[in-house]
Amino acid sequence: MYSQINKSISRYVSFSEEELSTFNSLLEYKKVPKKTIMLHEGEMCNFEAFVIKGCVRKYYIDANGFEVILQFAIEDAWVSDISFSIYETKPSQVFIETLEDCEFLIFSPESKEELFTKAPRFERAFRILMQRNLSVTQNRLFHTISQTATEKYLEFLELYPTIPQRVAQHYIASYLGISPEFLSKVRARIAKN
Amino acid sequence: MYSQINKSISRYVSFSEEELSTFNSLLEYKKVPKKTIMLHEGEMCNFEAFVIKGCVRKYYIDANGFEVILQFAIEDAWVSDISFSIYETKPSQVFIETLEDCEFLIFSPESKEELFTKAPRFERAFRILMQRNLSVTQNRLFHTISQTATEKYLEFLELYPTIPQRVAQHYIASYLGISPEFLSKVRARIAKN
DNA sequence: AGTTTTTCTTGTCCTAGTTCAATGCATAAG
DNA sequence: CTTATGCATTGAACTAGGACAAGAAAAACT
Repeated sequence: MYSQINKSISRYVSFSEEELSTFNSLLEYKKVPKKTIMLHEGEMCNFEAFVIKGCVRKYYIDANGFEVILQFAIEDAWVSDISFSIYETKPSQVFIETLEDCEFLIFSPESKEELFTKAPRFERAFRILMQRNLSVTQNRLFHTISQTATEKYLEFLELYPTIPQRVAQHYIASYLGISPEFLSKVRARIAKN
Repeated sequence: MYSQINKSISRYVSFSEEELSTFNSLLEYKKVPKKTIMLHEGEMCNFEAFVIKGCVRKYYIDANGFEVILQFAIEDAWVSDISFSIYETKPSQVFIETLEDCEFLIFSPESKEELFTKAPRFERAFRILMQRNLSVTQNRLFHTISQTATEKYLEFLELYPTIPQRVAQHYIASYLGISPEFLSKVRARIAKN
Protein backbone atom coordinates (compact mmCIF):
# COMPACT_ATOMS: atom_id res chain seq x y z
CA MET A 1 0.00 0.00 0.00
CA TYR A 2 2.74 2.50 0.90
CA SER A 3 5.49 1.20 -1.34
CA GLN A 4 4.71 3.51 -4.24
CA ILE A 5 4.50 6.69 -2.21
CA ASN A 6 7.60 5.83 -0.21
CA LYS A 7 9.59 5.20 -3.33
CA SER A 8 8.31 8.44 -4.80
CA ILE A 9 9.09 10.61 -1.77
CA SER A 10 12.53 9.05 -1.39
CA ARG A 11 13.59 10.01 -4.87
CA TYR A 12 15.53 13.14 -3.93
CA VAL A 13 15.87 12.79 -0.16
CA SER A 14 16.42 9.48 1.58
CA PHE A 15 14.47 8.68 4.72
CA SER A 16 14.81 6.15 7.52
CA GLU A 17 12.22 3.42 8.06
CA GLU A 18 11.05 5.33 11.09
CA GLU A 19 10.56 8.58 9.20
CA LEU A 20 8.66 6.77 6.48
CA SER A 21 6.33 5.11 8.92
CA THR A 22 5.63 8.45 10.60
CA PHE A 23 4.81 9.77 7.16
CA ASN A 24 2.60 6.81 6.28
CA SER A 25 0.66 7.03 9.51
CA LEU A 26 -0.42 10.54 8.59
CA LEU A 27 -1.92 9.51 5.25
CA GLU A 28 -5.49 8.49 4.68
CA TYR A 29 -6.36 5.81 2.14
CA LYS A 30 -9.35 6.59 -0.04
CA LYS A 31 -11.18 4.94 -2.91
CA VAL A 32 -13.05 7.23 -5.27
CA PRO A 33 -15.28 6.03 -8.13
CA LYS A 34 -15.03 7.20 -11.73
CA LYS A 35 -16.42 10.62 -12.70
CA THR A 36 -16.41 12.02 -9.17
CA ILE A 37 -15.63 15.67 -8.68
CA MET A 38 -13.28 15.83 -5.71
CA LEU A 39 -12.84 19.58 -5.69
CA HIS A 40 -15.42 22.06 -6.92
CA GLU A 41 -14.83 25.56 -8.14
CA GLY A 42 -14.81 27.98 -5.23
CA GLU A 43 -14.03 25.34 -2.63
CA MET A 44 -10.88 25.40 -0.59
CA CYS A 45 -8.64 22.49 -1.50
CA ASN A 46 -7.83 20.82 1.78
CA PHE A 47 -5.94 17.84 0.46
CA GLU A 48 -3.00 16.70 -1.55
CA ALA A 49 -3.77 13.38 -3.16
CA PHE A 50 -1.18 10.83 -4.21
CA VAL A 51 -2.53 8.58 -6.94
CA ILE A 52 -1.98 4.89 -6.21
CA LYS A 53 -4.21 3.81 -9.05
CA GLY A 54 -6.38 5.57 -11.59
CA CYS A 55 -6.48 8.82 -13.51
CA VAL A 56 -7.61 12.30 -12.57
CA ARG A 57 -7.92 15.59 -14.36
CA LYS A 58 -7.57 19.05 -12.89
CA TYR A 59 -9.16 21.89 -14.84
CA TYR A 60 -10.28 25.49 -14.89
CA ILE A 61 -13.35 26.95 -16.49
CA ASP A 62 -12.51 30.09 -18.41
CA ALA A 63 -14.53 33.27 -18.82
CA ASN A 64 -16.35 31.87 -21.87
CA GLY A 65 -17.31 28.66 -20.12
CA PHE A 66 -14.62 26.50 -21.70
CA GLU A 67 -12.72 23.95 -19.72
CA VAL A 68 -8.95 24.10 -19.77
CA ILE A 69 -7.18 21.06 -18.41
CA LEU A 70 -4.15 21.89 -16.33
CA GLN A 71 -3.05 18.42 -15.37
CA PHE A 72 -3.64 14.73 -15.83
CA ALA A 73 -2.53 12.82 -12.75
CA ILE A 74 -1.93 9.10 -13.01
CA GLU A 75 -0.16 6.52 -10.85
CA ASP A 76 2.58 7.99 -8.64
CA ALA A 77 1.59 11.60 -9.26
CA TRP A 78 0.23 14.14 -6.81
CA VAL A 79 -2.80 16.24 -7.47
CA SER A 80 -3.99 19.24 -5.51
CA ASP A 81 -4.73 22.90 -5.93
CA ILE A 82 -1.88 24.72 -4.29
CA SER A 83 -2.90 28.10 -5.62
CA PHE A 84 -5.15 28.49 -2.61
CA SER A 85 -5.64 32.19 -2.84
CA ILE A 86 -2.34 32.99 -1.20
CA TYR A 87 -1.83 35.85 -3.53
CA GLU A 88 -5.38 36.46 -4.62
CA THR A 89 -8.53 37.02 -2.70
CA LYS A 90 -10.87 35.34 -5.12
CA PRO A 91 -11.52 31.65 -4.51
CA SER A 92 -9.94 29.09 -6.79
CA GLN A 93 -11.71 28.26 -10.04
CA VAL A 94 -10.21 24.81 -10.14
CA PHE A 95 -12.00 21.47 -10.42
CA ILE A 96 -10.48 18.07 -9.74
CA GLU A 97 -12.32 15.08 -11.20
CA THR A 98 -11.59 11.37 -11.40
CA LEU A 99 -11.68 9.91 -14.91
CA GLU A 100 -11.32 6.29 -13.72
CA ASP A 101 -11.96 4.46 -10.48
CA CYS A 102 -9.17 5.69 -8.26
CA GLU A 103 -7.23 4.89 -5.13
CA PHE A 104 -5.50 7.68 -3.28
CA LEU A 105 -3.39 8.42 -0.28
CA ILE A 106 -4.67 11.71 1.06
CA PHE A 107 -2.50 14.22 2.84
CA SER A 108 -4.24 17.01 4.74
CA PRO A 109 -2.69 20.38 5.60
CA GLU A 110 -2.84 19.46 9.29
CA SER A 111 -1.03 16.18 8.73
CA LYS A 112 1.54 18.00 6.68
CA GLU A 113 2.19 20.42 9.54
CA GLU A 114 2.49 17.53 11.91
CA LEU A 115 4.88 15.71 9.64
CA PHE A 116 7.13 18.73 9.25
CA THR A 117 7.25 19.09 13.02
CA LYS A 118 7.94 15.42 13.70
CA ALA A 119 10.27 14.85 10.78
CA PRO A 120 11.52 18.17 9.40
CA ARG A 121 13.51 16.58 6.60
CA PHE A 122 10.26 16.06 4.74
CA GLU A 123 10.03 19.79 4.29
CA ARG A 124 12.88 19.51 1.84
CA ALA A 125 11.37 16.62 -0.07
CA PHE A 126 8.15 18.56 -0.55
CA ARG A 127 10.04 21.64 -1.56
CA ILE A 128 11.84 19.66 -4.26
CA LEU A 129 8.54 18.17 -5.38
CA MET A 130 7.14 21.63 -5.79
CA GLN A 131 10.25 22.76 -7.59
CA ARG A 132 9.83 19.95 -10.11
CA ASN A 133 6.23 20.88 -10.49
CA LEU A 134 7.16 24.49 -11.15
CA SER A 135 9.77 23.38 -13.62
CA VAL A 136 7.27 21.25 -15.53
CA THR A 137 4.68 24.04 -15.54
CA GLN A 138 7.21 26.58 -16.76
CA ASN A 139 8.26 24.28 -19.53
CA ARG A 140 4.70 23.74 -20.54
CA LEU A 141 4.01 27.48 -20.54
CA PHE A 142 7.01 27.99 -22.77
CA HIS A 143 5.89 25.33 -25.20
CA THR A 144 2.31 26.56 -25.19
CA ILE A 145 3.59 29.91 -26.36
CA SER A 146 6.13 28.81 -28.92
CA GLN A 147 4.95 25.56 -30.47
CA THR A 148 2.32 24.79 -33.09
CA ALA A 149 -0.56 22.46 -32.33
CA THR A 150 1.17 19.57 -34.09
CA GLU A 151 4.40 20.06 -32.15
CA LYS A 152 2.51 20.26 -28.88
CA TYR A 153 0.62 17.08 -29.62
CA LEU A 154 3.74 15.14 -30.59
CA GLU A 155 5.50 16.31 -27.47
CA PHE A 156 2.52 15.32 -25.37
CA LEU A 157 2.70 11.82 -26.83
CA GLU A 158 6.35 11.57 -25.86
CA LEU A 159 5.89 12.96 -22.39
CA TYR A 160 2.73 11.07 -21.51
CA PRO A 161 2.60 8.06 -23.82
CA THR A 162 0.02 6.20 -21.76
CA ILE A 163 -2.54 8.99 -21.36
CA PRO A 164 -4.05 8.88 -24.89
CA GLN A 165 -5.12 5.28 -24.35
CA ARG A 166 -6.81 6.20 -21.11
CA VAL A 167 -8.66 9.47 -21.64
CA ALA A 168 -11.03 10.88 -24.25
CA GLN A 169 -9.35 12.78 -27.02
CA HIS A 170 -11.15 16.03 -26.41
CA TYR A 171 -9.54 16.16 -22.96
CA ILE A 172 -6.15 16.09 -24.60
CA ALA A 173 -7.23 18.89 -26.93
CA SER A 174 -8.28 20.88 -23.88
CA TYR A 175 -4.91 20.21 -22.26
CA LEU A 176 -3.11 21.38 -25.39
CA GLY A 177 -5.28 24.46 -25.67
CA ILE A 178 -6.74 23.62 -29.08
CA SER A 179 -10.23 22.67 -30.25
CA PRO A 180 -11.12 18.95 -30.37
CA GLU A 181 -11.91 19.25 -34.09
CA PHE A 182 -8.50 20.64 -34.83
CA LEU A 183 -6.75 17.95 -32.83
CA SER A 184 -8.58 15.43 -34.96
CA LYS A 185 -7.28 17.13 -38.09
CA VAL A 186 -3.76 17.26 -36.70
CA ARG A 187 -3.90 13.53 -36.02
CA ALA A 188 -5.19 12.84 -39.52
CA ARG A 189 -2.34 14.86 -40.98
CA ILE A 190 0.23 13.02 -38.86
CA ALA A 191 -1.23 9.62 -39.80
CA LYS A 192 -0.85 10.42 -43.48
CA ASN A 193 2.95 10.71 -43.14
CA MET B 1 20.34 47.49 2.44
CA TYR B 2 18.57 44.45 3.89
CA SER B 3 15.25 46.04 4.78
CA GLN B 4 13.53 45.11 1.51
CA ILE B 5 14.60 41.48 1.53
CA ASN B 6 13.81 41.05 5.20
CA LYS B 7 10.37 42.48 4.74
CA SER B 8 9.82 40.24 1.76
CA ILE B 9 10.97 37.01 3.43
CA SER B 10 8.94 37.78 6.54
CA ARG B 11 5.71 38.01 4.64
CA TYR B 12 4.48 34.50 5.39
CA VAL B 13 6.80 33.38 8.20
CA SER B 14 8.06 35.69 10.92
CA PHE B 15 11.70 35.56 11.93
CA SER B 16 13.71 36.80 14.90
CA GLU B 17 16.34 39.51 14.52
CA GLU B 18 18.94 36.83 14.97
CA GLU B 19 17.57 34.61 12.25
CA LEU B 20 17.38 37.56 9.88
CA SER B 21 20.96 38.55 10.50
CA THR B 22 22.10 34.98 9.87
CA PHE B 23 20.19 35.16 6.62
CA ASN B 24 21.64 38.53 5.66
CA SER B 25 25.20 37.44 6.38
CA LEU B 26 24.84 34.74 3.75
CA LEU B 27 23.85 37.12 0.99
CA GLU B 28 26.19 38.83 -1.39
CA TYR B 29 25.51 42.36 -2.62
CA LYS B 30 26.13 42.91 -6.30
CA LYS B 31 25.76 45.77 -8.77
CA VAL B 32 25.20 44.82 -12.39
CA PRO B 33 25.07 47.30 -15.28
CA LYS B 34 22.32 47.52 -17.87
CA LYS B 35 22.17 44.96 -20.69
CA THR B 36 24.32 42.38 -18.93
CA ILE B 37 23.54 38.73 -19.45
CA MET B 38 23.81 37.13 -16.02
CA LEU B 39 22.95 33.62 -17.12
CA HIS B 40 23.66 32.19 -20.55
CA GLU B 41 21.91 29.33 -22.26
CA GLY B 42 23.48 26.05 -21.26
CA GLU B 43 25.02 27.37 -18.07
CA MET B 44 24.05 26.09 -14.68
CA CYS B 45 22.25 28.74 -12.69
CA ASN B 46 24.12 28.95 -9.42
CA PHE B 47 22.31 31.87 -7.89
CA GLU B 48 18.98 33.20 -6.79
CA ALA B 49 18.96 36.96 -7.11
CA PHE B 50 16.76 39.29 -5.10
CA VAL B 51 16.23 42.57 -6.92
CA ILE B 52 16.87 45.61 -4.72
CA LYS B 53 16.71 47.98 -7.63
CA GLY B 54 16.35 47.63 -11.37
CA CYS B 55 14.66 45.38 -13.88
CA VAL B 56 15.60 42.01 -15.32
CA ARG B 57 14.13 39.70 -17.92
CA LYS B 58 14.38 35.94 -18.04
CA TYR B 59 13.82 34.30 -21.41
CA TYR B 60 14.07 31.20 -23.52
CA ILE B 61 15.01 30.93 -27.15
CA ASP B 62 12.65 28.63 -28.98
CA ALA B 63 13.35 26.18 -31.80
CA ASN B 64 12.81 28.88 -34.45
CA GLY B 65 15.17 31.30 -32.77
CA PHE B 66 12.49 33.45 -31.17
CA GLU B 67 12.83 34.79 -27.68
CA VAL B 68 10.02 34.07 -25.26
CA ILE B 69 10.11 36.08 -22.07
CA LEU B 70 9.17 34.09 -19.01
CA GLN B 71 9.52 36.73 -16.36
CA PHE B 72 10.18 40.38 -15.67
CA ALA B 73 11.71 40.80 -12.24
CA ILE B 74 11.64 44.23 -10.64
CA GLU B 75 12.18 45.53 -7.11
CA ASP B 76 11.46 42.95 -4.38
CA ALA B 77 11.24 40.02 -6.78
CA TRP B 78 13.50 36.99 -7.06
CA VAL B 79 14.94 35.77 -10.29
CA SER B 80 16.69 32.49 -10.95
CA ASP B 81 16.39 29.41 -13.07
CA ILE B 82 15.15 26.71 -10.78
CA SER B 83 14.49 24.21 -13.55
CA PHE B 84 18.09 23.07 -13.25
CA SER B 85 17.71 19.88 -15.17
CA ILE B 86 16.27 17.99 -12.26
CA TYR B 87 13.94 16.15 -14.52
CA GLU B 88 15.72 16.59 -17.79
CA THR B 89 19.23 15.85 -18.81
CA LYS B 90 19.57 18.65 -21.32
CA PRO B 91 20.98 21.91 -19.98
CA SER B 92 18.68 24.84 -19.45
CA GLN B 93 17.93 27.11 -22.39
CA VAL B 94 17.29 30.07 -20.16
CA PHE B 95 18.90 33.49 -20.30
CA ILE B 96 18.74 36.13 -17.57
CA GLU B 97 19.53 39.69 -18.63
CA THR B 98 19.42 43.07 -16.89
CA LEU B 99 17.34 45.70 -18.67
CA GLU B 100 18.39 48.52 -16.33
CA ASP B 101 21.31 49.11 -13.99
CA CYS B 102 20.59 46.74 -11.16
CA GLU B 103 21.40 46.03 -7.55
CA PHE B 104 20.97 42.50 -6.23
CA LEU B 105 21.35 40.39 -3.17
CA ILE B 106 22.69 37.08 -4.37
CA PHE B 107 21.94 33.79 -2.70
CA SER B 108 24.07 30.80 -3.69
CA PRO B 109 23.03 27.14 -3.36
CA GLU B 110 25.75 26.64 -0.73
CA SER B 111 24.55 29.59 1.34
CA LYS B 112 21.05 28.28 1.06
CA GLU B 113 22.13 24.90 2.43
CA GLU B 114 23.93 26.64 5.24
CA LEU B 115 20.92 28.78 6.05
CA PHE B 116 18.58 25.80 6.19
CA THR B 117 20.97 24.06 8.56
CA LYS B 118 21.48 27.07 10.83
CA ALA B 119 17.90 28.33 10.71
CA PRO B 120 15.58 25.58 9.44
CA ARG B 121 12.49 27.76 9.56
CA PHE B 122 13.67 29.43 6.39
CA GLU B 123 13.00 26.20 4.56
CA ARG B 124 9.33 26.92 4.99
CA ALA B 125 9.57 30.52 3.82
CA PHE B 126 11.29 29.42 0.64
CA ARG B 127 8.77 26.67 0.10
CA ILE B 128 5.97 29.22 0.30
CA LEU B 129 7.84 31.50 -2.06
CA MET B 130 8.06 28.69 -4.55
CA GLN B 131 4.43 27.86 -4.05
CA ARG B 132 3.46 31.42 -4.90
CA ASN B 133 5.71 31.25 -7.89
CA LEU B 134 4.05 28.04 -9.05
CA SER B 135 0.66 29.57 -8.49
CA VAL B 136 1.51 32.62 -10.60
CA THR B 137 2.97 30.46 -13.37
CA GLN B 138 -0.07 28.19 -13.39
CA ASN B 139 -2.35 31.16 -13.65
CA ARG B 140 -0.35 32.57 -16.46
CA LEU B 141 -0.41 29.25 -18.31
CA PHE B 142 -4.15 29.15 -17.93
CA HIS B 143 -4.58 32.67 -19.26
CA THR B 144 -2.14 32.08 -22.10
CA ILE B 145 -4.34 29.23 -23.24
CA SER B 146 -7.74 30.77 -22.79
CA GLN B 147 -7.45 34.51 -23.38
CA THR B 148 -7.16 36.57 -26.55
CA ALA B 149 -4.21 38.88 -27.13
CA THR B 150 -6.25 41.90 -26.04
CA GLU B 151 -7.38 40.24 -22.82
CA LYS B 152 -3.84 39.15 -22.04
CA TYR B 153 -2.51 42.64 -22.59
CA LEU B 154 -5.15 44.29 -20.43
CA GLU B 155 -4.51 41.81 -17.66
CA PHE B 156 -0.79 42.40 -17.94
CA LEU B 157 -1.39 46.12 -17.45
CA GLU B 158 -3.37 45.43 -14.31
CA LEU B 159 -0.91 42.94 -12.88
CA TYR B 160 2.26 44.84 -13.72
CA PRO B 161 1.24 48.47 -14.16
CA THR B 162 4.77 49.83 -13.87
CA ILE B 163 6.49 47.53 -16.35
CA PRO B 164 5.25 49.15 -19.59
CA GLN B 165 6.91 52.41 -18.62
CA ARG B 166 10.19 50.65 -18.03
CA VAL B 167 10.70 48.13 -20.81
CA ALA B 168 10.46 48.16 -24.60
CA GLN B 169 7.08 47.18 -25.95
CA HIS B 170 8.33 44.26 -27.98
CA TYR B 171 9.47 42.64 -24.73
CA ILE B 172 5.92 42.77 -23.50
CA ALA B 173 4.74 41.23 -26.76
CA SER B 174 7.25 38.44 -26.25
CA TYR B 175 6.00 37.93 -22.70
CA LEU B 176 2.42 37.73 -23.94
CA GLY B 177 3.35 35.34 -26.71
CA ILE B 178 2.27 37.62 -29.58
CA SER B 179 4.17 39.46 -32.29
CA PRO B 180 5.26 43.05 -31.59
CA GLU B 181 3.31 44.24 -34.62
CA PHE B 182 0.14 42.69 -33.37
CA LEU B 183 0.58 44.17 -29.89
CA SER B 184 0.85 47.55 -31.53
CA LYS B 185 -2.43 46.92 -33.34
CA VAL B 186 -4.08 45.74 -30.15
CA ARG B 187 -3.00 48.93 -28.41
CA ALA B 188 -4.33 51.05 -31.26
CA ARG B 189 -7.67 49.26 -31.07
CA ILE B 190 -7.85 49.78 -27.30
CA ALA B 191 -6.94 53.46 -27.62
CA LYS B 192 -9.80 54.03 -30.06
CA ASN B 193 -12.39 53.05 -27.43
C1' DA C 1 22.18 69.74 -33.80
C1' DG C 2 22.67 65.86 -36.76
C1' DT C 3 23.13 60.99 -37.47
C1' DT C 4 22.66 56.31 -36.48
C1' DT C 5 20.14 52.78 -34.33
C1' DT C 6 16.38 51.02 -32.18
C1' DT C 7 11.57 50.95 -31.43
C1' DC C 8 6.78 51.60 -32.77
C1' DT C 9 3.08 51.91 -36.19
C1' DT C 10 0.34 50.84 -40.23
C1' DG C 11 -1.02 48.28 -44.29
C1' DT C 12 -1.40 44.02 -47.17
C1' DC C 13 -1.43 39.36 -47.71
C1' DC C 14 -1.37 34.86 -45.69
C1' DT C 15 -1.94 30.73 -42.44
C1' DA C 16 -3.08 28.20 -38.31
C1' DG C 17 -6.64 27.34 -35.84
C1' DT C 18 -11.93 28.14 -34.74
C1' DT C 19 -16.87 27.59 -35.31
C1' DC C 20 -20.56 25.34 -36.91
C1' DA C 21 -22.64 21.93 -39.13
C1' DA C 22 -23.42 17.01 -40.77
C1' DT C 23 -22.14 12.14 -40.50
C1' DG C 24 -20.44 8.03 -38.87
C1' DC C 25 -18.96 5.19 -34.69
C1' DA C 26 -18.81 3.32 -30.45
C1' DT C 27 -20.26 2.16 -26.00
C1' DA C 28 -23.58 1.89 -22.46
C1' DA C 29 -28.64 1.26 -21.17
C1' DG C 30 -32.94 -0.34 -21.68
C1' DC D 1 -31.16 -6.54 -30.24
C1' DT D 2 -32.31 -1.68 -30.29
C1' DT D 3 -31.80 2.85 -29.02
C1' DA D 4 -29.82 6.74 -26.99
C1' DT D 5 -25.79 9.41 -25.95
C1' DG D 6 -21.39 10.81 -26.16
C1' DC D 7 -17.07 10.87 -29.34
C1' DA D 8 -14.38 11.34 -33.28
C1' DT D 9 -14.06 12.78 -38.09
C1' DT D 10 -14.55 15.73 -42.05
C1' DG D 11 -15.69 19.80 -44.61
C1' DA D 12 -16.74 24.83 -45.47
C1' DA D 13 -16.68 29.43 -44.07
C1' DC D 14 -14.51 32.53 -40.99
C1' DT D 15 -11.10 35.11 -37.79
C1' DA D 16 -7.25 36.05 -34.85
C1' DG D 17 -2.91 36.66 -35.26
C1' DG D 18 1.65 36.20 -38.04
C1' DA D 19 5.10 37.64 -41.72
C1' DC D 20 6.84 40.96 -44.39
C1' DA D 21 7.71 45.59 -45.84
C1' DA D 22 7.94 50.56 -45.49
C1' DG D 23 7.67 54.74 -42.72
C1' DA D 24 7.49 57.47 -38.60
C1' DA D 25 9.11 58.42 -34.20
C1' DA D 26 12.11 58.05 -30.40
C1' DA D 27 16.38 57.23 -28.22
C1' DA D 28 21.28 57.04 -28.11
C1' DC D 29 25.80 58.62 -29.88
C1' DT D 30 28.73 61.46 -31.71
